[in-house]
Amino acid sequence: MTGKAARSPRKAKGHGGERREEILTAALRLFGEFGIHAVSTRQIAAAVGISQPTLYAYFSTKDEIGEELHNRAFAQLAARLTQLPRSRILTQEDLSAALKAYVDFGLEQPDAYRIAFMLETATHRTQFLTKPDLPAGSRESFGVLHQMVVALHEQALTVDLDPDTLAQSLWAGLHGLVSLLIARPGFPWVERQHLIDSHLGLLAGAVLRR
Amino acid sequence: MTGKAARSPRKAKGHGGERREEILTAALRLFGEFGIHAVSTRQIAAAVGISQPTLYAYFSTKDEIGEELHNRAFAQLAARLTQLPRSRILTQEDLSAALKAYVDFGLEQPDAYRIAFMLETATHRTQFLTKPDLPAGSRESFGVLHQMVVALHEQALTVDLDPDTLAQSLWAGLHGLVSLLIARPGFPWVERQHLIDSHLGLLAGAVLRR
Amino acid sequence: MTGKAARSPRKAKGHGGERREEILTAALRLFGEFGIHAVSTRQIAAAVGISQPTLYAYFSTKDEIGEELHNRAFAQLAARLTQLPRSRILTQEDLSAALKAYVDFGLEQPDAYRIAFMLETATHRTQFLTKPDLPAGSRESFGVLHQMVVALHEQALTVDLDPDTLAQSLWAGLHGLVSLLIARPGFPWVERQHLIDSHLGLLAGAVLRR
Amino acid sequence: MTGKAARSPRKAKGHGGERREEILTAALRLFGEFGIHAVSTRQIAAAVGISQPTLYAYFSTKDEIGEELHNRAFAQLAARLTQLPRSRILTQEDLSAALKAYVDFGLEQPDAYRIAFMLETATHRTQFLTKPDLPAGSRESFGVLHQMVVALHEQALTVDLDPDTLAQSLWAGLHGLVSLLIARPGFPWVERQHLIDSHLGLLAGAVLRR
DNA sequence: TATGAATGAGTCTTCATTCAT
DNA sequence: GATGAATGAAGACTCATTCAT
Repeated sequence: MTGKAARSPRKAKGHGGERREEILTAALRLFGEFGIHAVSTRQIAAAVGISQPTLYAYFSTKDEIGEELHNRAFAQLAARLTQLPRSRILTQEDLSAALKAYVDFGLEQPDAYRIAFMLETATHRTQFLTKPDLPAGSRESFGVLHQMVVALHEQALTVDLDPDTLAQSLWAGLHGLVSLLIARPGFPWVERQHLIDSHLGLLAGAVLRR
Repeated sequence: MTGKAARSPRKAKGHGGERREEILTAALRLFGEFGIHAVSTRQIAAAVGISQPTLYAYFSTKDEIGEELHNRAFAQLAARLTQLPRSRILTQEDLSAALKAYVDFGLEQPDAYRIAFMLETATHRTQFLTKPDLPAGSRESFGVLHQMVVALHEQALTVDLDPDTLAQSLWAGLHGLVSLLIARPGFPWVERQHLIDSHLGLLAGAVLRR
Repeated sequence: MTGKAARSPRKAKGHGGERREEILTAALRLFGEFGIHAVSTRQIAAAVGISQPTLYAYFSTKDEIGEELHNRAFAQLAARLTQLPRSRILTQEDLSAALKAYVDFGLEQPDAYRIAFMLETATHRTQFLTKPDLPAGSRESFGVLHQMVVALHEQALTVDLDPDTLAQSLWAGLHGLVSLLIARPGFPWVERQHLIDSHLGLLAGAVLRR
Repeated sequence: MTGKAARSPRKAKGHGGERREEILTAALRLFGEFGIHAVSTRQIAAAVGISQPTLYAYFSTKDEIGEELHNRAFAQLAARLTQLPRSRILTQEDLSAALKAYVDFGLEQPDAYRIAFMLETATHRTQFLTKPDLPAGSRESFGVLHQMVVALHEQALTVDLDPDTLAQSLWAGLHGLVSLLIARPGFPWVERQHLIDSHLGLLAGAVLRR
């Protein structure tokens, strides 16, 4: 008890959660477009076509919207990677497909990727003191890559480096491409698909034993 | 003599430029620590030991401070890369040294790197409509890498891909590592130097013809 | 006993009046605990186990709940004083018993006493302009004391002062003790019952002719 | 550190504190008239003729205004009682003068008295858990009465009751009169000065040995 | 040059209340 | 009779910025 009368429970489910989804959709777009800090609850409400207070029937805080979006983004990426068809015995092609899936996700859903991996909020120093670094979905996403690398490593299909390092290096390679393409659309990139294919080819080539 | 005890020490005025530097230094630290949006002009002023309005004698806007920092960060990185000793005829080792320098810069000056490459502000969609994408320093930094790759390409020391693509791929690889290490210090990374060395080795190995 | 688990159990509806009572009971407790201003209709509704709008089926306004509670508190006190057994010909002991009953009421039902006599609301200047000062129950409560004093005065059992003044002075003495004990539970009071007994003894001694 | 950048210091002293005084004066009147909870910072600002944010240059919180007023009220009362001329060897008349001073203070400065002794804020249950009951000034005010009673007790000038109890009983008697007169101006009181004189006479008579 | 003082616009959030169902 | 959903108005508070001095 904090010394105030107990709060009444929030989070009603309007029409089976449709409103909630509308809010999340609008917020995702706005956060992605302007950055979380630059978007006000008024703007979100207006984008959904509801009043500001109505927002608070579905989320008890602006941050809560951000968190939900954050979690969902991770969950989507994890799902995408997890649901990939894969050979019974993992092959190098399976890994390549996963790398491609990661990049595709980021570029198809840049707002979600931004919220998941590129937002200031969840990443500033002070917060490390109180919050765990990444939500479950995050480790899960990375986990898929990691497990694949381990599996290939066990088949001696990777270069001669410990799989943990390889996996982290791969992740860095993927994240670098996605985040730059998202954040710097105006940069004079070479043809995008060519860049992606080449980059993924180089990453795979660097990590996999030929 | 103002005689006021318990007042931030009024630093010697010196020539106007010094004050400006102090402001930038304080702002860089604060922006890096709390995020640009979470830092107020009041905090900056307080950190420097001046009044809020005095800030406006040096910068006409809070954003202007951010932009200056942004530009400087790029300039620093560019300088670092430009001033690297290099063989008369560019070698693969020269490129490797540049890659290392890039990463070192990012990790030694995470605040600057953040402001240059990872900040929400100044990189969001709407702004692309009105502003050019990257300041001069940016293209310059990338330019160094690019020129190196071109030079090596001309010596047939790179793999068989157009040098533009190779350079951009390299940049992505570098940025991915630096930005993740900065943004996710809590992640269970393998030993940092080992990760860096391995990652750079893989990147170089992927791009350079052996 | 609202059975706090998760959701308050929807009590059997019964006849409309019961609901109303439940609301009043819950509101009295909450108002007493947190202060009228700090309690929202949502909290009251939640405490009763009904929805916020349902409140408005029983009371057309939050203030109306407060007023009803206010009136009831007075009525209770009046009833307590009125129902006191008393000698056919009023004695000094009858008055003493009434004084004790007043204090007992206040300390046994501090929430009710608060609402009746100590609440900011309904007692502030502006409201005196439009509203009569005290509800019927109020004058009635005081009336009992007043009548007693008058009766004793007629028997020449009081000190030599007009009975109106004596009665009002007595009331002040009672209210002062009750309100301080309620409002300042943390004050280093002497043993409570001793304080009460002594105080009432002094009041009676001051007013009654020996 | 709460995870936000340090706050810059507030509480500037406008024109040697004049503004601050204006704010306190306006707030005292408004709080007294409508109750603390019913007064908004906007209203206070408007009453002073300044903007809402300007308020925050002098007080960092609405509550802080209330606390300052609270403390001042106690300090005033304490000063009033302390500065009373008194015989070298305390007499019964000295006590009577103090009783009168207490009542006079309350009736001359009803807003201050309200804030000191009658406000909901500082007196609700939950707060007892975290806050000490009364500020220093409070015990000090009561302390003057208490010391007087003790002094008279030592001269055997009081009735036969322990002085702590006598002092608390006296306080209750005083507070009851003042608070009722303040809170119930519409009640059909007998002539005010007569009531006061009689009440104080009765209190003194009850407590002092004749 | 520097600042004390001030502010309009805006932040998130909570409230009592209403209405269609 | 009851409610899920919604809202206008208001709450305290913070911001970047200006201006007279």
